[in-house]
Amino acid sequence: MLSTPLVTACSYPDNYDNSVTQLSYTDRYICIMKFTPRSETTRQFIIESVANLMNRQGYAGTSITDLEKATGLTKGSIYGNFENKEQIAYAVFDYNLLRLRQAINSAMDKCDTNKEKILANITVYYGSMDSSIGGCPMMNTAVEADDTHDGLRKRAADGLLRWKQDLVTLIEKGITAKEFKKDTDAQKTALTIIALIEGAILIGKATQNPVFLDVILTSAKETVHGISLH
Amino acid sequence: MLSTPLVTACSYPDNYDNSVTQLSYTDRYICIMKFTPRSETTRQFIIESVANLMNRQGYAGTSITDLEKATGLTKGSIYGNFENKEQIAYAVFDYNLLRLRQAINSAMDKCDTNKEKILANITVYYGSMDSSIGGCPMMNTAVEADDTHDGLRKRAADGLLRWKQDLVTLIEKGITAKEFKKDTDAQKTALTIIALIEGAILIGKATQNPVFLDVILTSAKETVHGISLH
DNA sequence: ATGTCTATATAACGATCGGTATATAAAAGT
DNA sequence: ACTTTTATATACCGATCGTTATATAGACAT
Repeated sequence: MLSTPLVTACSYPDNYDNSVTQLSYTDRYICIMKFTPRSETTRQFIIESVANLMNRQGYAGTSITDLEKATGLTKGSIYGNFENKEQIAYAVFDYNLLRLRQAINSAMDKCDTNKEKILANITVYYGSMDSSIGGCPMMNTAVEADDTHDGLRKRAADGLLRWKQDLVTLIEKGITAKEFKKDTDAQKTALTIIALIEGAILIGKATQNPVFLDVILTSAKETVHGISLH
Repeated sequence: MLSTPLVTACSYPDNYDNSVTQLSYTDRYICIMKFTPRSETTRQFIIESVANLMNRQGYAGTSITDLEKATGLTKGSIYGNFENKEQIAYAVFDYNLLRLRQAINSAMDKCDTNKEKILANITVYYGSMDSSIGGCPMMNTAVEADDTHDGLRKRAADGLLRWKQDLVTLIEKGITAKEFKKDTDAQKTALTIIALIEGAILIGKATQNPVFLDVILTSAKETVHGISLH
């Protein structure tokens, strides 16, 4: 799903040509086409070490020197595990999105009804402001990349669309289960909830006032109550 | 209100020391404390030339070389009119925010009731996606700066709070004018509208789907209808 | 024990960054 | 006509950018 290596634990890929051993260690790497990470463990360590930093500072705003400080590793090691900075950005976004989705999913796991599950999507964000995570990775990435880096923009868009679809499915199930009004516009409701959550984070973080975050999240919860039958 | 020069059309400020004419042209500038722009016309030309570019690429993501290309001027000229890049960022944000507020105000001027004025705040954003402006300057600046540059963060926050207060005032006037229900929570409604608009722009731009923008803006309009008496 | 493999650290690369000192040309003042 | 003022362009600065070539040290295999 995310940041899976091309080859699991070997530095040389399957198509590695053993006939070029007369060349130097580095030159032999030139012969192979695709980049392969040296150590999957280190790779994952790097991602986890810089995930919050990159979410806060942005991808362009975080230098390789910043990554050295955050990991305690050197450029040589970092570039031995990532083809380039762009691939680090991709891996970090995927990791941050996965973490967020896991937080939402584990909150939903404690819920019985579809309504409760949707409300869990909202309540997860209470108190999310003062953490060191640095806001929603989808918003941060979309704003940074929507006019400058289509690859990152697409990843952020996919995250939002997937989130929207998850909510749509919950709403449709809730309609069938007689939790929600049967004339509910599932798409519109899902988009409204996401927009309110993202807007809440934006205003809360910009003003550094958690009350604004809470008020808007409450408004999002009322949107759910608004489509409910009881 | 924004980016007003210290001295209008003169390169030397009032406290310029004429007794140091034995020094070189540049050295004499070292003697004076505050930076003074050479030409207010050029300064404004630079701001207007790079406003959209910086809103799209971000302040850190736009280099002085980019500014040279956008203006047709050279570094020497740019740095003769701005103390440093940070001051360009401030001036550009102020300009972009002013433009946005002017668009909203001129849309509201055509309205009679408070309700119509609030709805004008929303309808202004229809079709705002495909323009070259590059999204809401408050969102862009807040996301870029909230964890990295407190000066820019504060400016974005001030813009949001001012917008919120404008909406609160309209809602309170509308309550007095019997347009809105008298138990309306003005703060909450204002924050909800702003959050929906910002969320709409975010989702619309990230997915590059204007339908999502429209759907969420419609939801924002329904929020206004929800507090209305007729 | 010895040579190979692996994953790191070291040290450098050219390019570009924000910023500055000076040169130049037009305008203004005398 | 000539000097001063003004606002630009030119040319360069040290620092940092992303990236790479190579050195090194530990693990592993023979």
